[in-house]
Amino acid sequence: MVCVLQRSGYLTLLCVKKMHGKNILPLMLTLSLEAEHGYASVLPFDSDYSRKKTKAGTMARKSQNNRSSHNELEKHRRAKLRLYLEQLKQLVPLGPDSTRHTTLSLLKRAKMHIKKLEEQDRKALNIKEQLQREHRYLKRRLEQLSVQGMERIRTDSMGSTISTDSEQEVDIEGMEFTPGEMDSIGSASDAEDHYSLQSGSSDGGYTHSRRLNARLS
DNA sequence: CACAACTTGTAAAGAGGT
DNA sequence: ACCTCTTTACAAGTTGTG
Repeated sequence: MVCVLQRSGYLTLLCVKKMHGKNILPLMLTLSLEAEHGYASVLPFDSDYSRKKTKAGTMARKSQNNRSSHNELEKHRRAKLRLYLEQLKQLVPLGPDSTRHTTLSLLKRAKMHIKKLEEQDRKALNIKEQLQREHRYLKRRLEQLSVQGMERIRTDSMGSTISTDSEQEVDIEGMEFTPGEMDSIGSASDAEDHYSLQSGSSDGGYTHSRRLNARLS
Protein backbone atom coordinates (compact mmCIF):
# COMPACT_ATOMS: atom_id res chain seq x y z
CA MET A 1 0.00 0.00 0.00
CA VAL A 2 1.30 3.42 -0.93
CA CYS A 3 0.19 6.40 1.13
CA VAL A 4 0.63 9.97 -0.20
CA LEU A 5 -0.34 13.12 1.67
CA GLN A 6 -1.02 15.72 -1.01
CA ARG A 7 -0.39 19.43 -0.61
CA SER A 8 -4.06 20.04 -1.27
CA GLY A 9 -4.88 18.37 2.02
CA TYR A 10 -6.09 15.12 0.56
CA LEU A 11 -4.66 11.75 1.44
CA THR A 12 -4.30 9.28 -1.40
CA LEU A 13 -3.95 5.59 -0.67
CA LEU A 14 -2.99 3.21 -3.43
CA CYS A 15 -3.85 -0.38 -2.64
CA VAL A 16 -2.87 -3.37 -4.74
CA LYS A 17 -3.83 -6.90 -3.81
CA LYS A 18 -1.54 -9.63 -5.04
CA MET A 19 -2.79 -13.05 -6.05
CA HIS A 20 -0.77 -15.78 -7.73
CA GLY A 21 2.06 -13.30 -8.22
CA LYS A 22 -0.16 -10.93 -10.20
CA ASN A 23 -1.51 -7.56 -9.13
CA ILE A 24 -5.30 -7.66 -9.03
CA LEU A 25 -8.04 -5.37 -7.80
CA PRO A 26 -5.98 -2.19 -7.66
CA LEU A 27 -7.79 0.65 -5.92
CA MET A 28 -7.05 4.28 -5.28
CA LEU A 29 -8.60 5.73 -2.14
CA THR A 30 -8.75 9.49 -1.75
CA LEU A 31 -9.56 10.98 1.65
CA SER A 32 -10.10 14.62 2.50
CA LEU A 33 -8.47 15.68 5.72
CA GLU A 34 -10.65 18.76 5.88
CA ALA A 35 -13.36 18.05 8.38
CA GLU A 36 -16.04 20.12 6.63
CA HIS A 37 -15.65 18.13 3.43
CA GLY A 38 -15.46 14.61 4.72
CA TYR A 39 -14.71 13.70 1.14
CA ALA A 40 -13.72 10.16 0.26
CA SER A 41 -13.71 8.27 -2.98
CA VAL A 42 -12.57 4.84 -4.03
CA LEU A 43 -11.44 4.57 -7.59
CA PRO A 44 -10.34 1.64 -9.68
CA PHE A 45 -6.73 2.07 -10.61
CA ASP A 46 -4.31 0.56 -13.06
CA SER A 47 -0.79 1.41 -14.05
CA ASP A 48 -1.95 2.86 -17.37
CA TYR A 49 -4.57 5.08 -15.76
CA SER A 50 -2.73 8.29 -16.57
CA ARG A 51 -2.85 7.60 -20.29
CA LYS A 52 -6.32 6.09 -20.59
CA LYS A 53 -9.30 8.27 -21.36
CA THR A 54 -11.67 6.12 -19.37
CA LYS A 55 -14.15 7.30 -16.79
CA ALA A 56 -12.01 5.95 -13.97
CA GLY A 57 -8.85 7.21 -15.60
CA THR A 58 -10.28 10.70 -15.89
CA MET A 59 -11.33 10.67 -12.27
CA ALA A 60 -8.01 9.38 -11.07
CA ARG A 61 -6.07 11.82 -13.22
CA LYS A 62 -7.79 14.80 -11.77
CA SER A 63 -5.74 16.04 -8.88
CA GLN A 64 -7.34 17.96 -6.05
CA ASN A 65 -5.78 21.11 -7.48
CA ASN A 66 -7.66 20.48 -10.67
CA ARG A 67 -10.75 19.87 -8.63
CA SER A 68 -10.54 23.23 -6.85
CA SER A 69 -9.70 25.11 -10.04
CA HIS A 70 -12.65 23.37 -11.66
CA ASN A 71 -14.80 24.60 -8.78
CA GLU A 72 -13.45 28.12 -9.35
CA LEU A 73 -14.32 27.95 -13.02
CA GLU A 74 -17.77 26.74 -12.17
CA LYS A 75 -18.11 29.64 -9.73
CA HIS A 76 -17.25 32.05 -12.53
CA ARG A 77 -19.75 30.42 -14.79
CA ARG A 78 -22.49 30.83 -12.19
CA ALA A 79 -21.47 34.46 -11.63
CA LYS A 80 -21.81 35.04 -15.37
CA LEU A 81 -25.20 33.41 -15.32
CA ARG A 82 -26.28 35.68 -12.45
CA LEU A 83 -25.06 38.71 -14.37
CA TYR A 84 -27.07 37.75 -17.44
CA LEU A 85 -30.13 37.20 -15.28
CA GLU A 86 -29.66 40.66 -13.76
CA GLN A 87 -29.39 42.16 -17.26
CA LEU A 88 -32.52 40.30 -18.27
CA LYS A 89 -34.31 41.66 -15.19
CA GLN A 90 -33.60 45.20 -16.42
CA LEU A 91 -35.24 44.44 -19.76
CA VAL A 92 -38.33 42.66 -18.53
CA PRO A 93 -41.04 44.78 -16.90
CA LEU A 94 -41.67 43.35 -13.48
CA GLY A 95 -45.12 43.26 -12.01
CA PRO A 96 -46.25 44.79 -8.73
CA ASP A 97 -45.21 41.58 -6.99
CA SER A 98 -41.60 42.45 -7.66
CA THR A 99 -40.46 41.71 -4.14
CA ARG A 100 -39.40 38.15 -4.81
CA HIS A 101 -38.31 36.87 -8.19
CA THR A 102 -36.89 33.47 -8.74
CA THR A 103 -34.89 32.53 -11.79
CA LEU A 104 -37.81 30.50 -13.03
CA SER A 105 -40.35 33.30 -12.63
CA LEU A 106 -37.99 35.75 -14.33
CA LEU A 107 -37.59 33.45 -17.31
CA LYS A 108 -41.35 32.95 -17.49
CA ARG A 109 -41.89 36.71 -17.46
CA ALA A 110 -39.26 37.17 -20.15
CA LYS A 111 -41.02 34.61 -22.30
CA MET A 112 -44.37 36.37 -21.88
CA HIS A 113 -42.78 39.72 -22.59
CA ILE A 114 -41.21 38.46 -25.81
CA LYS A 115 -44.55 37.07 -26.96
CA LYS A 116 -46.23 40.41 -26.20
CA LEU A 117 -43.59 42.33 -28.15
CA GLU A 118 -43.96 39.97 -31.09
CA GLU A 119 -47.72 40.52 -31.12
CA GLN A 120 -47.27 44.31 -30.96
CA ASP A 121 -44.79 44.12 -33.79
CA ARG A 122 -47.18 42.07 -35.91
CA LYS A 123 -50.03 44.54 -35.34
CA ALA A 124 -47.83 47.54 -36.11
CA LEU A 125 -46.72 45.87 -39.33
CA ASN A 126 -50.35 45.30 -40.37
CA ILE A 127 -51.20 48.96 -39.72
CA LYS A 128 -48.14 50.09 -41.64
CA GLU A 129 -49.06 47.98 -44.67
CA GLN A 130 -52.66 49.23 -44.54
CA LEU A 131 -51.49 52.85 -44.46
CA GLN A 132 -49.07 52.24 -47.32
CA ARG A 133 -51.87 50.80 -49.46
CA GLU A 134 -54.08 53.75 -48.61
CA HIS A 135 -51.29 56.16 -49.43
CA ARG A 136 -50.66 54.53 -52.83
CA TYR A 137 -54.33 54.55 -53.70
CA LEU A 138 -54.87 58.19 -52.78
CA LYS A 139 -51.79 59.26 -54.67
CA ARG A 140 -52.90 57.55 -57.88
CA ARG A 141 -56.40 58.88 -57.51
CA LEU A 142 -55.02 62.39 -57.15
CA GLU A 143 -52.88 61.93 -60.24
CA GLN A 144 -55.88 60.74 -62.27
CA LEU A 145 -57.97 63.66 -61.15
CA SER A 146 -55.29 66.20 -61.90
CA VAL A 147 -54.94 64.81 -65.46
CA GLN A 148 -58.71 64.98 -65.91
CA GLY A 149 -58.71 68.56 -64.63
CA MET A 150 -56.05 69.60 -67.11
CA GLU A 151 -57.99 68.07 -70.00
CA ARG A 152 -61.12 69.86 -68.86
CA ILE A 153 -59.27 73.15 -68.78
CA ARG A 154 -57.85 72.52 -72.26
CA THR A 155 -61.28 71.78 -73.80
CA ASP A 156 -62.76 74.78 -72.05
CA SER A 157 -60.01 77.04 -73.36
CA MET A 158 -60.68 75.82 -76.90
CA GLY A 159 -64.13 77.33 -76.43
CA SER A 160 -62.41 80.68 -75.64
CA THR A 161 -63.48 80.54 -72.03
CA ILE A 162 -61.38 79.75 -69.01
CA SER A 163 -63.16 77.93 -66.29
CA THR A 164 -63.02 79.50 -62.90
CA ASP A 165 -65.19 76.89 -61.27
CA SER A 166 -63.64 76.34 -57.90
CA GLU A 167 -65.28 72.92 -57.71
CA GLN A 168 -62.92 71.69 -60.48
CA GLU A 169 -59.72 72.68 -58.71
CA VAL A 170 -57.41 69.97 -57.58
CA ASP A 171 -54.97 70.70 -54.86
CA ILE A 172 -51.69 69.05 -55.77
CA GLU A 173 -49.71 71.06 -53.33
CA GLY A 174 -47.05 69.06 -51.65
CA MET A 175 -47.31 66.19 -54.09
CA GLU A 176 -44.19 64.46 -55.26
CA PHE A 177 -44.10 62.17 -58.24
CA THR A 178 -41.42 59.67 -58.98
CA PRO A 179 -41.13 58.32 -62.55
CA GLY A 180 -42.34 54.94 -61.42
CA GLU A 181 -45.41 56.36 -59.83
CA MET A 182 -46.27 58.37 -62.93
CA ASP A 183 -46.04 55.17 -65.02
CA SER A 184 -48.31 53.30 -62.72
CA ILE A 185 -51.29 55.59 -63.18
CA GLY A 186 -54.32 53.47 -63.97
CA SER A 187 -52.44 50.23 -63.49
CA ALA A 188 -53.91 47.03 -62.09
CA SER A 189 -52.47 47.72 -58.66
CA ASP A 190 -54.69 50.76 -58.46
CA ALA A 191 -57.76 48.57 -58.22
CA GLU A 192 -55.93 46.31 -55.84
CA ASP A 193 -55.13 49.18 -53.50
CA HIS A 194 -58.67 50.45 -53.74
CA TYR A 195 -60.03 47.04 -52.95
CA SER A 196 -57.68 46.61 -50.06
CA LEU A 197 -58.76 49.97 -48.73
CA GLN A 198 -62.40 49.02 -48.91
CA SER A 199 -61.80 45.68 -47.31
CA GLY A 200 -59.34 46.99 -44.80
CA SER A 201 -59.86 48.38 -41.34
CA SER A 202 -62.31 51.24 -40.81
CA ASP A 203 -60.00 54.18 -40.90
CA GLY A 204 -60.61 57.53 -42.59
CA GLY A 205 -58.83 56.77 -45.86
CA TYR A 206 -61.61 55.28 -47.83
CA THR A 207 -64.28 57.77 -46.83
CA HIS A 208 -61.87 60.53 -47.72
CA SER A 209 -61.38 59.08 -51.23
CA ARG A 210 -65.11 58.72 -51.72
CA ARG A 211 -65.65 62.34 -50.75
CA LEU A 212 -63.03 63.34 -53.27
CA ASN A 213 -64.67 61.26 -56.01
CA ALA A 214 -68.12 62.62 -55.35
CA ARG A 215 -66.90 66.16 -55.37
CA LEU A 216 -65.17 65.92 -58.73
CA SER A 217 -67.61 63.73 -60.67
C1' DC B 1 -39.68 23.78 1.96
C1' DA B 2 -38.30 26.17 -2.17
C1' DC B 3 -34.70 28.16 -4.19
C1' DA B 4 -29.88 29.54 -4.74
C1' DA B 5 -25.24 28.33 -4.54
C1' DC B 6 -21.83 24.99 -4.57
C1' DT B 7 -19.41 20.56 -5.77
C1' DT B 8 -18.39 17.02 -8.69
C1' DG B 9 -18.42 13.92 -12.65
C1' DT B 10 -18.70 13.64 -17.40
C1' DA B 11 -19.13 14.50 -22.42
C1' DA B 12 -17.81 17.13 -26.36
C1' DA B 13 -14.69 19.77 -28.91
C1' DG B 14 -10.34 21.36 -30.04
C1' DA B 15 -5.23 21.37 -29.63
C1' DG B 16 -1.05 19.10 -29.86
C1' DG B 17 2.08 15.15 -30.08
C1' DT B 18 3.46 10.84 -32.46
C1' DA C 1 -5.22 8.93 -38.20
C1' DC C 2 -5.04 8.08 -33.57
C1' DC C 3 -4.36 9.10 -28.81
C1' DT C 4 -4.14 12.05 -24.87
C1' DC C 5 -4.82 16.31 -22.59
C1' DT C 6 -7.19 20.63 -21.71
C1' DT C 7 -11.02 23.52 -21.77
C1' DT C 8 -15.74 24.32 -21.50
C1' DA C 9 -20.38 23.48 -20.52
C1' DC C 10 -23.90 20.92 -18.50
C1' DA C 11 -26.40 17.91 -15.24
C1' DA C 12 -27.14 15.81 -10.91
C1' DG C 13 -26.40 15.68 -6.21
C1' DT C 14 -25.43 18.27 -1.96
C1' DT C 15 -25.47 22.11 1.09
C1' DG C 16 -26.87 26.69 2.65
C1' DT C 17 -30.46 30.05 3.51
C1' DG C 18 -34.66 32.82 4.10
